[in-house]
Amino acid sequence: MTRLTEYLLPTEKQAPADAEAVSHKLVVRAGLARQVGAGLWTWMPAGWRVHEKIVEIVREEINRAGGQEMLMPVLNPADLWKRSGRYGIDELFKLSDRKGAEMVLALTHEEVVTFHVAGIVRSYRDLPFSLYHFQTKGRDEARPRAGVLRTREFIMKDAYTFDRDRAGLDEHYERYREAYDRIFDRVGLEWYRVESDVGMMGGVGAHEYMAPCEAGENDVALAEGYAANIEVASADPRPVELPPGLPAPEAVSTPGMTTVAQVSQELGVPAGALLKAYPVIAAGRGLVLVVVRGDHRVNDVKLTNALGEPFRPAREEEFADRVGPGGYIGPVGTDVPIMLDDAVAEGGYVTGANRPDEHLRGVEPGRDFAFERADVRTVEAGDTVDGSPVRVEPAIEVGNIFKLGTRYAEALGATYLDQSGSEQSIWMGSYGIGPARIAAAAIEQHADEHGISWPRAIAPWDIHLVGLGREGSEERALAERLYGELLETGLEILYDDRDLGPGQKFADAELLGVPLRLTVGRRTAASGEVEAQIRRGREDRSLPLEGAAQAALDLWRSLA
RNA sequence: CGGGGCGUGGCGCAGCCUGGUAGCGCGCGCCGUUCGGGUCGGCGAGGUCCCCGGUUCAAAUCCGGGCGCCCCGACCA
Repeated sequence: MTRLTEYLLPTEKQAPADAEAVSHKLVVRAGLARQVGAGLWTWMPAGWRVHEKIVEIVREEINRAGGQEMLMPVLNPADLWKRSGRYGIDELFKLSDRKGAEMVLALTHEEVVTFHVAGIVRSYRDLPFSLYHFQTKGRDEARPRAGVLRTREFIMKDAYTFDRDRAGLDEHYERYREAYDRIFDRVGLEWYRVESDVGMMGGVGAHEYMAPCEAGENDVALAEGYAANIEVASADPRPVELPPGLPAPEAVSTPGMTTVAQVSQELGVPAGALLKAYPVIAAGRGLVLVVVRGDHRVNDVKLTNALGEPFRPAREEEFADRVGPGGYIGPVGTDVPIMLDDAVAEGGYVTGANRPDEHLRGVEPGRDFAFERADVRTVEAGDTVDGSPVRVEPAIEVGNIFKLGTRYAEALGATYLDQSGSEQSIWMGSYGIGPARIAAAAIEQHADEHGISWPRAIAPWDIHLVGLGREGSEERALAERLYGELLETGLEILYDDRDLGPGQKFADAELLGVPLRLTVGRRTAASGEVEAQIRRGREDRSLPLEGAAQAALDLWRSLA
């Protein structure tokens, strides 16, 4: 029951000057949230309603999947994080208590939940189960941005599954996958489930849920039946036309030409007919020459995964004596191990000659240099997957599911005795969702020039009733009556009973984005018709005043 | 962390270069007007000019230091 005369809805005509993203501007303008500091936001009453609508949908689906809701503290002893190996993370807020004991603010709750499970589970009979909570996370982001999209403190639903073995984890993971699919359908987002990087932390499988939109921080590669984070995406390259082969590599003079563009222009061949060499220092094996097509880019995440260890770009003094100076590096005649990208087809290429001011042409992989193959390039628009073209779109990560394996269980001693009495590590999965990001993504995906257009399921109210005319007027009396009838339907009604002009009320209503707006004014009194505006598309309908509440309920039910 | 920008009533901005009474639009209060698309008119309230220090007769303005915020990039277990 909400009357705008008694409600704090601080709408603004103008967006904050420094806001860039649509959701950032609208979340402020519509009175949903206000900034406290960099990456620190207060949810105002209307915004919190949205947040809690999302939370409730998530809760229902996670409960349905068998998750058991609980609550763990944000403030953690640093020791748990030292044991898990995550104490060194830069994003981790570190602090100490009055006794000087080291504490941290939890980034997520693997440490705490595993700590508990380690202390409780004894036998295979105690498994499996899954736990979750909605709790604040602290992350000292290097760069908070775009309103509530990337903040230093936010609420996350994080769930954890505990199983006896890999097969149990797979089963649990599948159940959560289904729950997540339902959640993102229900909240009314356009979304993709994409393959994602499992990172260096020894995960055994992961997906991210991505909501495509302008303000997205991630890129996803999409093709018919294919969706992956660009970090791990894999596709067939566009073919490149190579010049005729040569019996042996042939040196060409290329003074001062250190870029792919310069060399390809000078020699009259496409950039893809060059091979680009990228010297890196891998943590274990040292200098490696990564070689990709001249028109392709090395993907750091894929390269890390291919190497199976971290790497950094090599410095000039670390490679120049073995493969020549930057701009003229090539794979021919060097003892540095070569990692050749899968996209490099057979044929003769132009490469650096490992000497200043000279390139080689007619270089054939295999004939002229030995190599190890790997898929290490970044997928780009125009590549294909099973013949269908790839497009690359920005997207917000709104959720992720991750097969952790036994990493945390091992670090924190979460084990059980199996039927034969031998000790085993518990297999874990973790599953996150950020309700604030769902709200931001919904704004981004559905806003128009008038403001927000909420999906019905997560709108702060179901119906926005605008009562025109002065307080005490005949039309206001009609509006009051309709307000009462609408409340009877069980819908959540925002009633604009303020003493303002019609323009201001309509503008606020469209800014706030409640899916259905009803207007009662003089016309209503005269014609016996209530105007209904469907926010999405701003389509006007007319409902008979008699039975308007029921008709509005029916109309509301038909909305997206 | 690298680069760029900004800090002046609640919001959006001008003033700063060239030191001298702090200004505009919106919003806000009161009166009148208007009442189906941010009506119009009048009157009015509201500002430690981010902070500290320095220069000067005088600092929003010049100088030094600090803090905060935004954007691009890097990072994002």
